[in-house]
Amino acid sequence: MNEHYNPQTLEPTWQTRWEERQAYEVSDDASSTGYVLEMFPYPSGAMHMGHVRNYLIGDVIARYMRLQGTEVLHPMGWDALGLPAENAAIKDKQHPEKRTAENIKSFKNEMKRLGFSYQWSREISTADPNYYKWNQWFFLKMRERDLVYRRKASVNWCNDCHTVIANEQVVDGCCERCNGTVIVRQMPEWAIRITNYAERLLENLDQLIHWPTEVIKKQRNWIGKNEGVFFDFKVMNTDVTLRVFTTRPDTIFGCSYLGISADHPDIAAIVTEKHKQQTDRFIKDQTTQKTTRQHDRSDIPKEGVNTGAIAIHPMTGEKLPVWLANFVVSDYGTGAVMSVPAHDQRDMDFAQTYDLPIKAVIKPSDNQDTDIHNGVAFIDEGILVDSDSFTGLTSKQATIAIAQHVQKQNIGEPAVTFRQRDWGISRQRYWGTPIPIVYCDQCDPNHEGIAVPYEDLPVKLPDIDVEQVLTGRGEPPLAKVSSFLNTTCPLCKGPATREAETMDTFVDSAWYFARYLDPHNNDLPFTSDKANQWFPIDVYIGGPEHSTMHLLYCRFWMMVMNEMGLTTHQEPIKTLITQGIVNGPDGRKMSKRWGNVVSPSDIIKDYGTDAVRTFVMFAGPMDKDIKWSNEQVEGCHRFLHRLWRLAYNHRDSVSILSKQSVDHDLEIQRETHKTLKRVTTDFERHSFNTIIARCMELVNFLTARKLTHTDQEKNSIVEAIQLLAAMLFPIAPHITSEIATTYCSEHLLDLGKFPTYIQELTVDKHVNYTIQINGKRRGQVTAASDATEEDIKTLINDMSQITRYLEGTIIKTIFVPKKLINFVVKP
RNA sequence: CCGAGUGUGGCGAAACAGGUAGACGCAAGGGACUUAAAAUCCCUUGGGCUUUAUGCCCGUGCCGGUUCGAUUCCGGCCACUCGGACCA
Repeated sequence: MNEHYNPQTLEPTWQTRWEERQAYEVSDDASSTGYVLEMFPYPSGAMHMGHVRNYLIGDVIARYMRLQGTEVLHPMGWDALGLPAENAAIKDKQHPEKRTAENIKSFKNEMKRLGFSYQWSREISTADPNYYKWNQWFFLKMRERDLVYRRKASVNWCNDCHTVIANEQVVDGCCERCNGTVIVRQMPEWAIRITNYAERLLENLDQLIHWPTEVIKKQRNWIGKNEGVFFDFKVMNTDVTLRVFTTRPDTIFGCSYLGISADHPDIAAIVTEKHKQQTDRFIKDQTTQKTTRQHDRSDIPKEGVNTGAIAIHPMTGEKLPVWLANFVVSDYGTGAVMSVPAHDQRDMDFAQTYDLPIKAVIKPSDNQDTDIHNGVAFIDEGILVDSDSFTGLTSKQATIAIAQHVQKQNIGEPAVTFRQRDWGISRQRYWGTPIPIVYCDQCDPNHEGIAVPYEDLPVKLPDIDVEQVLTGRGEPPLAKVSSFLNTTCPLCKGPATREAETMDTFVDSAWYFARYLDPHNNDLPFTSDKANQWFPIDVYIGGPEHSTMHLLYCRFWMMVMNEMGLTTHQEPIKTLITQGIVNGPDGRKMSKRWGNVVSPSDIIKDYGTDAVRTFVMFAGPMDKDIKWSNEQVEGCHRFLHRLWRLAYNHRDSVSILSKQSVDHDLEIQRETHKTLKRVTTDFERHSFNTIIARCMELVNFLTARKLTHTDQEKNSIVEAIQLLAAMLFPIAPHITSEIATTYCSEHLLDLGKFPTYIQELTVDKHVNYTIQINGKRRGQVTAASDATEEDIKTLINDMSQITRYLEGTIIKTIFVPKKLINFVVKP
């Protein structure tokens, strides 16, 4: 090895060497296998530190697992389709394919310079027709299973641009682009029945014991299971029965009106002639208003209008008015609620505004007064009053009793609802997977959609004139490409048109982890053999912002693949790691706006990859946000320097390895093995920052030690440096590989096994006992590690600074072996 | 409003099963080497008190509880961060 540590020449040399010998390829028939995956990137302009941290965590884990003799699948690919590329294309009139290809190239170069150990032979890109072909295949397979269907969905529609726009593009109820009026419109779209799996997605969460509890809680919340009761209210003088959902059937006797959403399907059938004009106006207001207030909806004043319809209370036969109400949403429950003003604040506010009756039917179990007469609903559980035969029951008892009653009398039924909605996947975009459907007026007059035959897949994105097609307004881009749009019907061979909308890119990422297993398969997305060999993913790393959408879609897709017989697993991910953000040196989020963006390539130029890698892992626990600090990077660089110098200074001692049976210097060997033990457990619990701290301690110890240059010393120092190289290899692979060429007889990777510590060497013969009196530390004493309580007491007898506290009665003594002794003294 | 998370020196942080709070690093101060600087190495570094000691008091957002002992467990508050939001 060279006298001077020079990462700029050393690191590329090793990177080339690894690439040439294909150091990270795995075979499909390995006996011990692992799968480490980082969420694949959307290849935008330049890689930032957040990416670096994400991939680095995966790389460190993958390298550690390999050192343990596991064949690790560690692939990388590109989430290349999507909105940002299309928006960029609209802006600078360049085809998204071209830009995406350039970005992928630059990302890949940066990844190589960072020394990530990927199997590039398995690289995938979702923009590749050979990839999105399988999106289309899954789409059709799921449609056959009735998991894909056509529905009407509310969208924001700009009347002037004649286009669907996203929520973020609606500003004060107007189109961000043209300032035209935005209305809510019902449009047909393709959707996936993920809600069929809501129950199982929820249940399986219990199995995911290696997921952050935070994510589990978020998913549980997102799925939002609610148990309650449906009540059926007959509407007088009509055939309509309004079904409502409630989680509080115990309050049914306090119901004084019904509220229904402005787009409830039964409105036309129940509104009386007299009220028609005002309900029509209200409905029209609601459709425009909905878009204007995206946030803080709870602040919107309660508004509504009477429909004139009269509903019959299913339990009492009372006549109740039916109101349209702006606080009732159509896509949860049944879109209709039984309003109990005394026990629900929204119902109360509404009842006060429109002077509707308020009837208390629950009283607090401690008989306290309520503020119902002051307009404050009593929403807690309690004891039923004025509730017919249920009076006197507790809320819990009544909930069960009423549910049973309802079922027996056939006036409703117990019900479970979920907050989670089905997954709408249609997008009015170009840069996505074409939906493999054609419409034929002859064979399919209702335009339910005819599947493109499997042998015709993939339906490829057509090449386009960017300026003409990607305008960001009007119909979906593909509808403007006649060569794409016009086709023949697979059934009658007559003229037909293709579906012009594309798929949500969350489809691409819902199953990509499975394609890595078999990326070149032309007959199937992957074979079940390979799935069973590699699944589940051992460790998956990504940002916590994907806690719900992406990670729910993945889990859902895996369940479907399981039902299709593609895999025996139901859950794709064993361990999930959510990494924190890398903020700028000022503590704010890195952003051009603040001018605090630190570019990985600049830092690598100054300090080398290993220093960057060491800093990012050292800065804090991986799930917490960290702040970029040039000073700390420099500190890490200094540490690597010290390590290098230590190895260089002792390089001649390596010859000791050729001598037979040389003893060890016990002090050095103990320190080394104690470090190794802690580092091993720290790797297992993914505590990378403390691994580096431990190694720093050992390097400091070895550097500070005054040497006499005995064979024993040399022997132990050589061992320490060998083990340091192995311990730090996953984090700083370049410098340690170089050190290993001098210190290990063979290359470090070929050792194949992470070193194991010698247990006896990690146990100290003497330890420090803390001496406490009444829980306060009063001193310490060194004693044999197997000392008894009596031994310690004997030692303390000679210590005047301790015994002076022991005057009085010793009530109790607590003795913790190897740690402390505590006297409880009463003066 | 609801939900989740976080809160420890000047700063990033450690303390793994309730047992010496502040490991490791940064910054700062002092010193060595040097004509000088850089680099490197050594020492000090939570706050306070005095009798300068193997000393004492305080200290992990705040208040309380459990315990011989609490950064750690429990209850209540405060602050910040991130999600969700009229979910019946």
